[in-house]
Amino acid sequence: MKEFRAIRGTRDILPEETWRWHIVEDSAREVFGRYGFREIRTPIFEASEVFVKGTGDTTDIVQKEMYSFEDLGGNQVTLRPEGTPPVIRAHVEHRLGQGKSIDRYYYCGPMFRYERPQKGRYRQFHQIGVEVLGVEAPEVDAEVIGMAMAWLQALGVADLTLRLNTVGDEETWAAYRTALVAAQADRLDELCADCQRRHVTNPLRVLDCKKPGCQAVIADMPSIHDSLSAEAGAHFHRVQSSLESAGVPVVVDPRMVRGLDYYRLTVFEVASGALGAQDSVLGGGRYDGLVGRMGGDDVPGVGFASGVERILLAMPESESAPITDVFVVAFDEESSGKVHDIVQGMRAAGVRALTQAYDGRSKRSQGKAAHRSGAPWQIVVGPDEIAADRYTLKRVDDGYEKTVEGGELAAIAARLTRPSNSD
RNA sequence: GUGAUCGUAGUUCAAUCGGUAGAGCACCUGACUGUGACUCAGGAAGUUGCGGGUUCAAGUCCCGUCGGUCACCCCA
Repeated sequence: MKEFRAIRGTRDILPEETWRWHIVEDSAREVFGRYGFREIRTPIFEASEVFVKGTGDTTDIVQKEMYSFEDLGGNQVTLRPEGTPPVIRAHVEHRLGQGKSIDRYYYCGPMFRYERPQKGRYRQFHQIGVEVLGVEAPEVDAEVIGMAMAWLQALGVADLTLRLNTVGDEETWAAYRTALVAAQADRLDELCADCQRRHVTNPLRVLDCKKPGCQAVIADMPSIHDSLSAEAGAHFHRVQSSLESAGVPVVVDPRMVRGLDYYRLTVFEVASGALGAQDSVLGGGRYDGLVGRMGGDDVPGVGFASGVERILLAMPESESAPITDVFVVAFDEESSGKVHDIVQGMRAAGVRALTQAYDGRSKRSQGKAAHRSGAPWQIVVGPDEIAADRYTLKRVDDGYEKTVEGGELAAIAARLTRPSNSD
């Protein structure tokens, strides 16, 4: 019979690794909670239009990476490729931003993009992201960036670099585009085929090309910082000074351009040196105008998204917690009935207890399982114990033993395994 | 979508020039220990990713396909 497999670009997150996911998620809840963010959960699929309008119909994501299909009712729907448009859709749909309200959301869950898988890139991947809606002040950009860094550092993500740039506002963009197109036009023949295409579709993206030939040309291109409008320049400087006073180290990268069309003013990215070519663990920016384009009041917004798989790749190895606190071994098959009573009694008392005394498994097999479980306590139950109704809890670490009456076994086990009192 | 590379037991790998598919670890049973670890004996585990082709004979050579990995592209 043919074996089933998880389809390309998707993976099973197995029990031996889910605990690391919990660390990342719990940490996000704790850190983001300190900043007043509350969780929002949106459906994992939406009307395709949400992304066409939200993410932008010129982006690679919308043009060639979406999992879109027609459902049985004839609706065009898409598995979400990113989190921001659905959050804004929900915010607008439920009229959550009234008057001058400031709304802080975080989300957490799977995203889908049809790309060729490689290290740190999957077709179903997981993001944890935040959005702040309703604040124009550059200090909130710095606040969100600072929070991201604090979180990643708390997780121990290795070798972090925060890169910051501004893509300006509408006025900046018009001026810069003109300057850039003019400068590129002179040396178009020196650019690669992709960049010649970008020259027409999105001249800003040429700056991101890593090909040596293009790099030489890019080095001579005007910087966006020369075209910055007064407002955009002031915003960028206030973000920088705010980050500086918060003690967050920043690398300003005048060439950094993000791939999503909706970004305005601040853009940023956090990379880890522990990763491969896909080294970005988190990215985001400001998207003033997007909420208005999606049918809401024209409130400003800023946020980021992080890739959980990439964070996990860049986090230090650590030992998993034991799967149980007390492992109970049946000395012989006749004792296994009592073993099950004991295990169930301890569970009822709130103790994590486990046995493998099933199907006549040998002591050897049970003992190995006990060892593998990492249980700090073990009990061996045989005819002697059952006859005397006295059982011995043995601490694996140092061999300490405590023998108790059957009637109080569960209660004593509960006390011994509580982290606060050791005896 | 493009390129490189790799697919043999649960896993890590071996198999000469094309000539009977093997080992360590893990797993299971038994012996020895009132558990485990150590030692000894045994066991289970494979249509060599899949489909064609060449050959007396293919894990090995050829073609195709699927999948993994890495990179381009793009992004988290």
